[in-house]
Amino acid sequence: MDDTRWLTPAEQDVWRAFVTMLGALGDHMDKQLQRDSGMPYTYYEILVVLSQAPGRSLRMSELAGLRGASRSRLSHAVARLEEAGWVERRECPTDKRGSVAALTDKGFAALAAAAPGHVTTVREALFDRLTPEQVAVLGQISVAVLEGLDPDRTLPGCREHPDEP
Amino acid sequence: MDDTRWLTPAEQDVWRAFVTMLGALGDHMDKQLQRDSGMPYTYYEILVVLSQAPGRSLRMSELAGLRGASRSRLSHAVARLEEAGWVERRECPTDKRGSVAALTDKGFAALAAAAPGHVTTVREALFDRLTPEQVAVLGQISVAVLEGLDPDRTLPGCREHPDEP
DNA sequence: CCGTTTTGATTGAACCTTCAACCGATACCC
DNA sequence: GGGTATCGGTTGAAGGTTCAATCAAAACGG
Repeated sequence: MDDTRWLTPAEQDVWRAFVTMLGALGDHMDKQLQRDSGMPYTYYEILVVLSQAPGRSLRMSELAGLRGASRSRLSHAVARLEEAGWVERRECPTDKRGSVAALTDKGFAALAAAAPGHVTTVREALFDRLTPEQVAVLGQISVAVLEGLDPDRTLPGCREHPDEP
Repeated sequence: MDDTRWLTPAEQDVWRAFVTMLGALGDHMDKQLQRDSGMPYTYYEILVVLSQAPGRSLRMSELAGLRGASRSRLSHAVARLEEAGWVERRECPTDKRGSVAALTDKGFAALAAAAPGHVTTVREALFDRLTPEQVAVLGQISVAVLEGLDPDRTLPGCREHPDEP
């Protein structure tokens, strides 16, 4: 009747700590960016991805794929980023249905201004509190879990610092 | 001028994988609960906390503290849970300003119905994909990060299975 | 004891995400 | 080539979260 494989007490403790940490870390990052740079974390990530793309621009669906976001969400987000003057929509030359989102100079500047505070927050909240071994294991864990959830997802090598190549 | 301690390439990889995993896992859990039980993950957690409280009821602010949520969020959430008939608001006997949120029998039943699917999802997405060592380290990491973000937060021992004591 | 401050909680507006419906453009296929 | 299916993207509504404002009850302070 009940063939559910319940969590052991030890697993429950880990899960609870993990979920709580997830929420707290997310809130922390989001609040910092909102406070210091006036953008939510998800929008920051969109700007990061764009800044690293060739021509600092990407098709909407590619951007959605890289960010793991729905088309709808991206459409709303880009609309808002466009209002802010950080992103521009252009026609796609090869497919008349398509849109291309391009980072503006203003957007790049906003990203460059936001990056130091963001990276500092990441470092203080996460890396400064972990041993190198823990960091390594965290990487393995993340990849393993991601593999299970979304096998097709590529994890592009990424420069957090937008001034780097 | 630039005294930001940027992330090393290895750290960037870990961070990117971690953040991506975070988002994917959150979406996955949320979708499963929404689909199978018609509630978002945050509401499920509220029901869990309530179900474990003495009398299956808690002051709003205690509930907010245990869940790491703002009072405002909790107020809105409980309003909606009340509409669903899963939670009831009562007056606080010792403080006329206060409210007490109490899990109804219907709410408890909804939680009991939702738990197996939720736990199965957690197990398949997380624990089944990790070695026992990785699970142990994940617990350490979570506690360490949480310690830095929110030192006062208590992590109550928790039974995922609402039928257990 | 009365005025002030703080606390517990709610409310409404603004914002973000999701969901479903939709539309034009492209690809398929016979 | 023309009908149909699919794709890329947008839109509007509904739901959830945040922020600031609000209010009553309680605690404080002279």
